This record gives sequence, structure tokens and C-alpha cells, in this order.
Amino acid sequence: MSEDVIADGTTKKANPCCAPPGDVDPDAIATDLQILTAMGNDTRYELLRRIANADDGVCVCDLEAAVGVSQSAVSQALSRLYTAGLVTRRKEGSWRYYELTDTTAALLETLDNLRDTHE
Amino acid sequence: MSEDVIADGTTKKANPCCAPPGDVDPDAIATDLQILTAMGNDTRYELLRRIANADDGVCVCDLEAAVGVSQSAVSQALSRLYTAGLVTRRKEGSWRYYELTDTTAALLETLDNLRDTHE
DNA sequence: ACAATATATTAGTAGTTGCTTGTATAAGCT
DNA sequence: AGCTTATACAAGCAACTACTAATATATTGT
Repeated sequence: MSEDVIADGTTKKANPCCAPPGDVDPDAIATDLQILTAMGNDTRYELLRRIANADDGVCVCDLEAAVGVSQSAVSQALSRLYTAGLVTRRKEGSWRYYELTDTTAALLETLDNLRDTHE
Repeated sequence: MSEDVIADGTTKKANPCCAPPGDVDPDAIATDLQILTAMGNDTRYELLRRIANADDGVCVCDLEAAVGVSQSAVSQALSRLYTAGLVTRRKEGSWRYYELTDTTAALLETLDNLRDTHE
């Protein structure tokens, strides 16, 4: 990398390649990464898309049929989505209904638009 | 899960929990997952943010200084971002300059907006 | 041609992830 | 109360990831 001053106090010409970029807010990193890593998995992404397709919440039982993993895996995936703030959940009788949060809806829409405009 | 018909031809009442959600386009899944998994990593996300902060492309040498991993790791991370379509790269002399694609700029902006509106 | 710098590639590896299987909890049914 | 269904939790493990270290390639300067 670029180096202006070396140990003995003499200087060397800095690399003229470019100006180093500014810093990044650490909180933004943490928040965004939680979202991105939660969405960035085959099972969880497909669950999100299927939840998005339903109008008024989906119960776990019908999600299980859709993705090709065990009941336990679906439960774990949904928990992760929940703690990442990507879905809400409410209990009704013995069923649990999952719905997208606004965050997720916005991100999925952005991804849709990008796919459309990019051909 | 819900079950209407069983093997011997008799029927059982389907679960009244909800209507099963529609299918998801497999191509959309593949494309989006490539983007999400490429962005969803500490090093690569920070590289993207730093590239976004610069006006006219950043060379690898100054990115190395910013994130806390080896030169090799930065090179590998940038390659991955490139093959995922998240950055462009051009060579100029012995330096390589990376810039965001529109896709990435749009996604980062969406993430910024979500953080702002969600407090 | 040789040395130095900038970046990429390869191989090996520690740590992480996402599953499965088994078990637990909770609600509804008889 | 017992049986069944819906969901969650825990332990174990195979597969994957992202790093480091070493080496290769390309460009520039002497």
C-alpha cells in the first residue's frame, strides 16, 4: 500500500494511485450484515419469498411442504429471520403465522427491480 | 403439514391454518442469492462501502490498508464481488481500480434508507 | 536485464454454518 | 387424563467459508 514516511524519518514518494476512501460507520455495518447474512441462504431466502407471496401471513406447516428441508430446519430458519427483524410472527391457536416486515418487503422489491432493469 | 388425500383414497380435512403460498422463480433465487451472499460478509461489505465512498474508483492498495486482512484476502474478496456483478474493475498501469455497479449502489442506498427510517 | 511494486492464484486449514435426528413444550381433541 | 398435531430447542456432524502463507504474473523504474 501507499507509504509516505518510513521508520528512520526519511520519506518516500506516496503511491499516486488514488486517495484512500473514507471510513464506514461500524453500526451500519453490523445492522446491514445481520440483514444480508440472514437473507443470504437458500432456505431462508425461499421462505421469505413464499411469505411475501401470501397475503395475510403463512403458517409454518405450509412452509415446510414448500422448501425441501426438515420441520426443524424450517423452524430454525424462521427463528433466524425473526431475530434479524425480517419477519414478524403471531400465534393463533396452535399455529404460528409469519409475515414480512417493511424492511424485507423493501429489499425484495429492490432486488426485483434490479433483475428487471438489468434485462 | 396440511394433507387432503391419503393413500387409500379416503380424505381427511385439510388444515385450516392458511392457503399454501405460491412458488418462487428459481432464476430469481439464484441471481439474488449470489448478490446477497457476496454482500453478506464482513470484509466484502466493508470493501463495498469503501468503494462507495470514493468518487472515481479505488485501487486495491488503499483498500488493503482499510480492512484488517491480508493482501491476498482483499484480492479474493474483490474477485468475488466482481464475479457477482457488484463491482467493475479497470486496469491503469500497474493498478487496478474498482467501482460500484448500479446494482450495488441501489442496494446500499436501500439499506441506508431502511436504517434511517427505522430510527 | 534486474529489482521492486501491485495484484492474482493456489493450497492448506480453522472456524462457521445449516442441516439431521431426537427430544421438549404447548395447544386442541376425545 | 391421554393422544395427536404444531412448533421449538439441543446436540452432533458434514460441508462450506474465509482466512493465511507461499508462489506466480504483470508492470514500472534503473
